[in-house]
Amino acid sequence: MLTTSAITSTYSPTRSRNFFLLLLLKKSTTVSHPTQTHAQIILNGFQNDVSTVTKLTHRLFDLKATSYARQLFLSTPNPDLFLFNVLIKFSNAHSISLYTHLRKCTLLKPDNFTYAFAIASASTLSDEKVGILLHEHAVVDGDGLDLFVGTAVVDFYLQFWRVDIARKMFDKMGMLKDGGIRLDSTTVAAVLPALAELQELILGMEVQCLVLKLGFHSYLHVLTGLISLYSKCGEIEAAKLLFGEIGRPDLVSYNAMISGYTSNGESECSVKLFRQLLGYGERVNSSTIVGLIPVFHPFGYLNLTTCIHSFCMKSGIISQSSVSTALTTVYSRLNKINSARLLFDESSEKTPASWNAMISGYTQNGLTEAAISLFQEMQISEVSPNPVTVTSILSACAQLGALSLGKWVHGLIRSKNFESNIYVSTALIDMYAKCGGIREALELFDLMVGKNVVTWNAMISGYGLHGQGQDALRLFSEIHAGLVKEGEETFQSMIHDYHFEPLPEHYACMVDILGRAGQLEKALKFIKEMPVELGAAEWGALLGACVIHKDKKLAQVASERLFELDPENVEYHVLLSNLYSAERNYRLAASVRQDVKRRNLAKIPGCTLIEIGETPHVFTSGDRSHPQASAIYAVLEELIRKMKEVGFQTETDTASHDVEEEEKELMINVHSEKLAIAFGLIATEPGTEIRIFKNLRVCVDCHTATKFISKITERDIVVRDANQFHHFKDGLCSCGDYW
DNA sequence: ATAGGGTTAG
Repeated sequence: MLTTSAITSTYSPTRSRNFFLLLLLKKSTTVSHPTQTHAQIILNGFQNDVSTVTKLTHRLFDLKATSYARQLFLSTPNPDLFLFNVLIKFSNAHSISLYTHLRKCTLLKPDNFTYAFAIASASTLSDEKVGILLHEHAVVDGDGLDLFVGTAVVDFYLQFWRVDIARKMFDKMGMLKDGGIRLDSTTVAAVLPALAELQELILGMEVQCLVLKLGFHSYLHVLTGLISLYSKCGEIEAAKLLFGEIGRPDLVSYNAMISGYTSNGESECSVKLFRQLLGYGERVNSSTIVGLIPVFHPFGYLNLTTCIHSFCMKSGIISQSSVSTALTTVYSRLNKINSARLLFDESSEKTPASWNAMISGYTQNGLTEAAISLFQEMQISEVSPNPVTVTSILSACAQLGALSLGKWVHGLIRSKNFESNIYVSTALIDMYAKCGGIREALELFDLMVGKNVVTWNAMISGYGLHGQGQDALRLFSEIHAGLVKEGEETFQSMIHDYHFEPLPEHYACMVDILGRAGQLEKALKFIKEMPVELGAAEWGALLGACVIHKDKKLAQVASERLFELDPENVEYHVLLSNLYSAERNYRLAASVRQDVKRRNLAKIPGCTLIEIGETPHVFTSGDRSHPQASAIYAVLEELIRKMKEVGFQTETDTASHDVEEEEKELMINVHSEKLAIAFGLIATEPGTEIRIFKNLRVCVDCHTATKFISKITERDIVVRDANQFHHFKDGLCSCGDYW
């Protein structure tokens, strides 16, 4: 081991000698050692070497030999900035006066270390005024964004509870984390994707200024990153300008620009650039193809797709899963689900994304069963479902009303911890709402932390679907279920406050609102005064209202218009016929039905589904095919007897000479929903909620009957019909008899 | 440095 004497024995002030002294300093643990070393320094003639003295001072402070250190400082003839910094760092009470001395009595210029140490002292001394002043000095000197200074500043502001300022400083620093002016082009390029992701346009522009100042503008990586950033912020012109500045763009910058054009709706430019790239004989990669995708949506360039497809085959990049996945997506967006499936089947390596593209292709095209069966296939494969997969499957469940599968998927989500994913939880809420579980939907909604517009929409429409307009309005101040005043106000404010010209659907909404509230005359007046062409939607809304409020005269006016506007639609005939039946005017009802027959309008047969456990049971009107048919009919007969006792009247009660009508009336008692409910009563425990699904709009008689059944059997009954949900409880329905 | 599969409503 080296000793001091070993060094002094050969006197020669060289660099290496100095190095040994410093090493000794570093190793010294008590004050006596550095004092000895100090003596050696003087002996060796290093007392005027400021760098050595600074290190010694630092060491002395470390060893708490404060006064010794200060003496050393004072005895140094020309202290430099480093030495000053060390002193400022360690002498809290005197730091500020040292700083002042530095500024006023020397030619030295404070640097980022000076500010950092001085501001830290201001924190220790709890001197708010001085701290702010020092911060200002730092900013003026251009050290405001330095990482060292910034950290001290954040600390300082936090001590005075100025969280807002601290936060701002912190964010600013975060952007330039790698140390302000010491940034290099690699660092800048690395910051860009994050900024692009956050669409931080302003910060992006600041970065560009910085880049120009630092002379990085010739770096291809930085320029490419900026192109992408501007594109993502919708500033396609700025991106174009930068792209033009590149002399010879490489594949990556081409890709950035192509995808930039694509995502900004300039598909023609995008395709043009793509062709140009091909013309240069440049090898295209998967990013190029992927970046082109939204070009096909929603315009549907099938020709271009097949061209690109064959190009990918020829060049061999079709074997890359990202490429074939991209093409699968394109094909399913173009409704070419078979082409999509072919690609999927032929792809050698199936990634989770490949499966997801195919499954979501099916759900988005309404092919829910195909989606579910592919999902089951996926589970046998070695690829396991991810959040994207379950999101698509939940959407399929929602479309199908498949509650049991939906619940199973919910279990899967829990076990895989996908619950925090916003897509997943939104799809879950939607699934429950659409499958009749409005309570479960609300529970999930309430617990959810980061909701977005889609989440809210799913919940709003869920409420609307369940006839709970009040709840929807309370939560979201939206137009719903018969809340005329709010509806009118919103409508007026849309026109006058927002200068938005109402579209036909808005007029239809207003007609619906007025109609639901029974203000039929007002609705008609509204229709007549509308400045837009009257469509089937408006008249349909009015007719619906007429049926509920039993206004025959207005119904005739509305239906005549509807028969003209939409002659193929049988729904309006059914509505009118229902209205006549409800008024016991069987002659008119029959004539409407005959009219339907004469015109050969197709009627969709009604059917109702009920799930017991996981088994679905489907009933049609008068259906006797069910194994338990006799029991079902017995229960139904008994029910109707009890219902009559408490005042239920079917249309069969009224004598009628119309034979056809008699047949019809007999049929009413065996409508598919009644059969399904009767079966539900047999197949489930007393008190259990019964949930059924009807493919058409529920008829008046069944609606009334279900109200009675809910009361007599003390069961909650949920009916999902073609339009909405009906919650029957205790003899009442959530729709308020309006549907 | 560039890129892909997902939720609502209409």
